[in-house]
Amino acid sequence: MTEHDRKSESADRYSLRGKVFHTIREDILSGKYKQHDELKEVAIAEELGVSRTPVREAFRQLELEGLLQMIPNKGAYVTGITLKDIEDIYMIRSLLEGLCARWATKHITQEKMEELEENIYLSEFHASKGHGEQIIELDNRFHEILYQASDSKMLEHWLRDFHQYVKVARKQTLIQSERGMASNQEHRLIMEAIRDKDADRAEELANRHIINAYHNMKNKGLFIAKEE
Amino acid sequence: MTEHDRKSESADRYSLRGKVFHTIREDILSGKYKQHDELKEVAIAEELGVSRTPVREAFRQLELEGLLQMIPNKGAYVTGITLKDIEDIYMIRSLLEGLCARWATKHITQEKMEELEENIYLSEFHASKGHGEQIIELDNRFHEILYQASDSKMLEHWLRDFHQYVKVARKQTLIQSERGMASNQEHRLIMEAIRDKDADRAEELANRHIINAYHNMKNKGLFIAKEE
DNA sequence: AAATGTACAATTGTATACAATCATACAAAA
DNA sequence: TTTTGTATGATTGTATACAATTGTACATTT
Repeated sequence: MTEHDRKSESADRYSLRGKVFHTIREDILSGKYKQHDELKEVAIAEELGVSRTPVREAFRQLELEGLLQMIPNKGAYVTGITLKDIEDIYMIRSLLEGLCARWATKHITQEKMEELEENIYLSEFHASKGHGEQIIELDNRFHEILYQASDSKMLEHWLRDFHQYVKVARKQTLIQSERGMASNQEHRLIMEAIRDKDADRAEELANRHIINAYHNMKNKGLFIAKEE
Repeated sequence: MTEHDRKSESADRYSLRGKVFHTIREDILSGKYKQHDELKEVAIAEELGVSRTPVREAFRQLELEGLLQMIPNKGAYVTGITLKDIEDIYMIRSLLEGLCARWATKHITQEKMEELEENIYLSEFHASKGHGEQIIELDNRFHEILYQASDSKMLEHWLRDFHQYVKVARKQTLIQSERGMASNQEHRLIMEAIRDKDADRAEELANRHIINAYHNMKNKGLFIAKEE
């Protein structure tokens, strides 16, 4: 994990509440907890070896993210995410990653531009060698650089949010080396458009990049959480 | 507040935590608490006459929304939102409200379509009479109907989020009757495009609708929170 | 005077105790 | 048999006590 990621996650992987929050979120997104499951504070607390307090705080965050629905004095129920939800997020992300690329074209710094070029160079190397973990890490990083380069706190914030939602899906698609290669090539084109200061092209390419990732996922029949 | 709004906000305006959460959020968005202000749990708790527990839970939610930055064992600092943040949100919303209108065109039910027409009818009436409060309420409702009609839980969720951020700004722009009138006319065109099943036009119009609202705000020199 | 160490105060982090609310089961009455 | 009332248990809501951490002021040492 990069230095920035740690900060952006409010350093909260290192508190009990943070651990609880991330654990439960992972469990929901990966399908361990399914739609309509009831999560009880004491059960989770005992399972993770903590008291109810950090669990409650984590619940509140998950509720705000829409992953949990809390009924007062009754219980917490998993909202889960369906295949359609993931599809919708890809569409939303497509538009916003496009906007991000457009803004990045205007605001990117020399430093970030160089990091972007280096990222693509490395990605192509690891893709050719079939290094799965590195490919995923570099892919995440590529988008992270663009988020920062957009120079928009808001866009950055929300794109990271969307990213989280599809992380599980992305992991499984990128690991397939054909998609990894194609993805790299698309990254290169986006980078070149930004380098050439062609905002329209950058937006269009980033747009298509996400749509392609979506189609790839869909074609592979990948699915994350059971439809209810 | 409509029945749906109550549910969508997890009925939490009615718990202490909910009250604390909404109170602090309002105070940040309206500028009472400014960038870099430090919020102390006990101070807020005493001020609102509650214990630290609900305050802490509210803090966690505000942190997730990006309105508060928490430094472990140290304190909670207001992130606030700047004029640029609001501008960025308008751009983001423009794209997503467009997408929403597109999807609504495909998925809207007879019932929601009728509600939309009625909304516009009422809006024009109240605009002609200069009824400020009703205009705002109906405007909120117009967008809320579209969110629901999009048939996308995800898009609905996030558009509501964005909406919250610019609510303060919107309130001040809509209250000006010229903008209220123009806004109504734009609503009517969007509604007609949806009724005609013309998704492209609906998207384009919704897009422009938000951009127009943004320009109106900008021209009036409206500003919400001091730039840091 | 500058650097360092230490004690203390302030603040958040966590655990736990108690109150309020809700659902359920079961009994009593119609 | 159905309905209604009540007691009970389970669960969340809130308050508070205590632990851990951090920052600061001040004394001590060099």
